[in-house]
Amino acid sequence: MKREIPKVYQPENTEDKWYSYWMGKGYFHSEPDNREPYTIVIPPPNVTGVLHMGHMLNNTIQDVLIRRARMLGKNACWVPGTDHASIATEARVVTMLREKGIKKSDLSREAFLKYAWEWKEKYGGIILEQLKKLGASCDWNRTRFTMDEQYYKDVISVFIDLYNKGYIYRGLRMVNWDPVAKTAVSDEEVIFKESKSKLVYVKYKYESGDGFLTIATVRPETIMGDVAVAVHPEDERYKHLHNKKVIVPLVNRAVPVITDEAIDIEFGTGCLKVTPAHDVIDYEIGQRHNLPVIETLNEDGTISEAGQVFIGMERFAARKAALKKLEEEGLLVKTEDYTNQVGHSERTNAVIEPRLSMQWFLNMKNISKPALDAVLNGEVNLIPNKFINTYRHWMENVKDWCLSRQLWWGHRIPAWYDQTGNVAVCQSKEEAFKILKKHNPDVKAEEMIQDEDVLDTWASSWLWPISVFNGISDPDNRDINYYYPGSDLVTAPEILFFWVARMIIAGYEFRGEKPFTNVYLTGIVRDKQGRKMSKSLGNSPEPLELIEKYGADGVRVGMLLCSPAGNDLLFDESYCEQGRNFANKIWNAFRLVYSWETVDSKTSERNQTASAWFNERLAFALKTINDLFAKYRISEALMAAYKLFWDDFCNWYLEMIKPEFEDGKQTPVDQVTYDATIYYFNSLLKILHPFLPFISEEIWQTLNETHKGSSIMVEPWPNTVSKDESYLQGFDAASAIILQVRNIRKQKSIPFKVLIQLNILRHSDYDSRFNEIIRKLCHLSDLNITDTKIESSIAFMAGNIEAFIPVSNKINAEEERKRILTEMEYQKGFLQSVLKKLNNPSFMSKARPEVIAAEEKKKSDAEQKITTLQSQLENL
RNA sequence: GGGAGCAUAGCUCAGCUGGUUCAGAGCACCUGCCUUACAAGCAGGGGGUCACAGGUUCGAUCCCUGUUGCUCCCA
Repeated sequence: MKREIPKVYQPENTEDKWYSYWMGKGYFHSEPDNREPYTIVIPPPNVTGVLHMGHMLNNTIQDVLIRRARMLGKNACWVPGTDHASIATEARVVTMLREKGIKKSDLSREAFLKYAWEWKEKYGGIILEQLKKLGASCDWNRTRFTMDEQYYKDVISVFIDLYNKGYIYRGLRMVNWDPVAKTAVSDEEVIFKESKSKLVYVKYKYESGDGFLTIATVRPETIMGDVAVAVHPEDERYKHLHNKKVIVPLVNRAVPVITDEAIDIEFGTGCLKVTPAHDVIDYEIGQRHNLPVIETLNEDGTISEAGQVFIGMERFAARKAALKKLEEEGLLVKTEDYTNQVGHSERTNAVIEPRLSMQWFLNMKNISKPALDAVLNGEVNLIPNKFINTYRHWMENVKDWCLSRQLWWGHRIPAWYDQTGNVAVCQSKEEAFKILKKHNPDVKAEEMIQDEDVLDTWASSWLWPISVFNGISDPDNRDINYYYPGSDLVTAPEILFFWVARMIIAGYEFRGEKPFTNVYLTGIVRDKQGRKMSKSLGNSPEPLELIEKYGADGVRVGMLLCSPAGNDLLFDESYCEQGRNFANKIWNAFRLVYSWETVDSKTSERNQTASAWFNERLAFALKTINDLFAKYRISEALMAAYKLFWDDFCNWYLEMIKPEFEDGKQTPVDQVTYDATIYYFNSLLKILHPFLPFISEEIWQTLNETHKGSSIMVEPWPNTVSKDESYLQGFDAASAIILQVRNIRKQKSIPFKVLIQLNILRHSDYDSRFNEIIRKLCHLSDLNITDTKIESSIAFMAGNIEAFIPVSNKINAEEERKRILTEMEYQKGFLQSVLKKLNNPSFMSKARPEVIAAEEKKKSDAEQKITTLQSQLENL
């Protein structure tokens, strides 16, 4: 029995219903079988995260791809999960504990981790639950976490493997130190911000004799760590000071004046104070000149004992204090305002401190080679490919990867030390004992200590495409053999190096094969002013509220409408509104078709033509859409489907066949046309399903009651074939006529209700199968195909077809003349431009023959039209 | 400082190997319409020196050079 359909689509009545239906049916779950696999691993969101607009975009695209692959008959598997995000999570847990009055430093590692796991269990799944609201068809049975027991083991064994291969080393390095998180962060996690600083000019007195040289620095608080003053060897101003000594202020240390090519003569005074412990360049200079290193800062950014003055003072307070003291001592020459780029921690926003620290590194030189080649030779595609250059540049200049983080939450580095500092890298303490014993017979198990640090989070997520299928510890299992390598990876360009490049490296290193074939790089979601959306700016809409407001389908469409591949998208809610409106349009088309009664009568010529034409239109659009998908032009594929549904199906097809009303009652539709319409509607719903999964399911279920218990999401992707392409040209001619008639009605203020006549001059471009369609859509009393022109009528041209609308009352000759003259003007101008080419000897001799032929055709068409217009003018 | 990319309608973007698929789409805007699916709609319409200046060519939004403006990556 047909039910009452609400006038406006109500997503809240369908979304949860169908999501749980799909879950209950197990449609999202995949097991290896004989079909072709289609695998996507989700970029694991941070466990601390909540859904933001970037996730919405990213996961919508993945869901579109995976749903379509499923309909194409592939065994689609979308693996979801989260990563443990060491720094972010640890920071979150520390804050939570602080609120409870617990300090991390008062806890043992084990106790802290217990809290961290509790936190993860409680909040870590939120984002995955949110993805369900969006309609994400992930295989939830396969949900993984980067610190799952198995995954943890994989990360550790990979570390040991790389160590044994000689890729991993331990070294003193200048790292980007985050004094708040008390950990090193990678270069990629440092954000440079423009800051207003003071350039301070300070006197360094000569050790012997009167006089001083002046040094410009923005960091006077590091003066205590100075071990030399460097000048350029060619700098005439300072040649007399070579090999002399000067006195470092505040601590009165005598240090040498050295020469180094790296010094910028132009900057400041041309003298550089050398502080190897707290500046990367200075460290390098120090290495070249065998200078000592004096660390004057503690790990929390306060001045250390070695600083001698301001001990325990925070670095920025110390900067002020140093300035004051210099002034008091008469050593301050002047200060200047100065703008420079200051590094900040992405996680804590603390100003990054260059600091020397013992860290674990991965030598990237050799291991990254196959990953570079893979992208260059097209084994792995970057979409859009403009990122290849960026990728190559990075990979060719790749730097060693600092693997260790001074945190507890994460994979603890499997390295043990004895009292003398010998190290063993292996699975267990017992094993380590055996190894250490070889070097140090006196080693005592109880004095051995494990490295306190954990691994960088990327050192676990780079294994994601492999480890989610347990392909490290069980490299020949059924899942990994079937699902690996994946088809697509959808992620943001910001993590092309952090993550994508490293996954490709890991893929070749541990599987000997790429991890995925296509990398679709989405844009960054920005607000209308082009600012990146972020919580701190408060410019990001709450995704779940958007879904509530516009429906998940509406939001999905909205996200895709504004996101061509690789371009940043300037998000605006109006896109979601457009998405919602589209869903409502689909809904109302459904209401119309659903309301039809059918009758077993002969199909009218009109409906037959309409149906035959739409079949061609559908087949053609499908080709286009499939092609756009193949090129990963998802937003264009959506737009093609949008126009197919809205323009071709609703505005043309349904209007052609829509039954009339008689005595206030809708006339029935013949069964053949009705069945064809349902077939078309079903095909359209399937095309739309990847984009709008919920509404397509809701309507499909109602239109196909015989399919009870199934779902559109497991229906095959449409494969409508062309039967007679000539209907497309026929439609072009017919629709041009219809448009012209509508125009004339408008110009002459003839309301649609008023019946008019139309005469079409016989022409080979005109397809008479469309007669009845024109009659209906133009609301004609008569349609005649004539062999002669009709006098006293409104004459017009649609393409090359001439047509006439006879009018009973006198036509406004002046108005008509104007209209015709305007058209003639245009045609003459056009003809002129064509003739200019044809009369140009160089063009005639140099242009390709087919180009000349095209111009000749243009010429004769234009001449034809001008003649016609001329005769119309005479007829007036 | 080094590298990459972009500049087309009010906005977001398409425009494959130079020539009517060459100036396009969606939204926004304007004008009519509450025409028994839909005003979250229907029907029409306006709007661009294709950043600027040169060059190559019979012909340039498209190729080359320079200028300006913007973005991103690396340091």
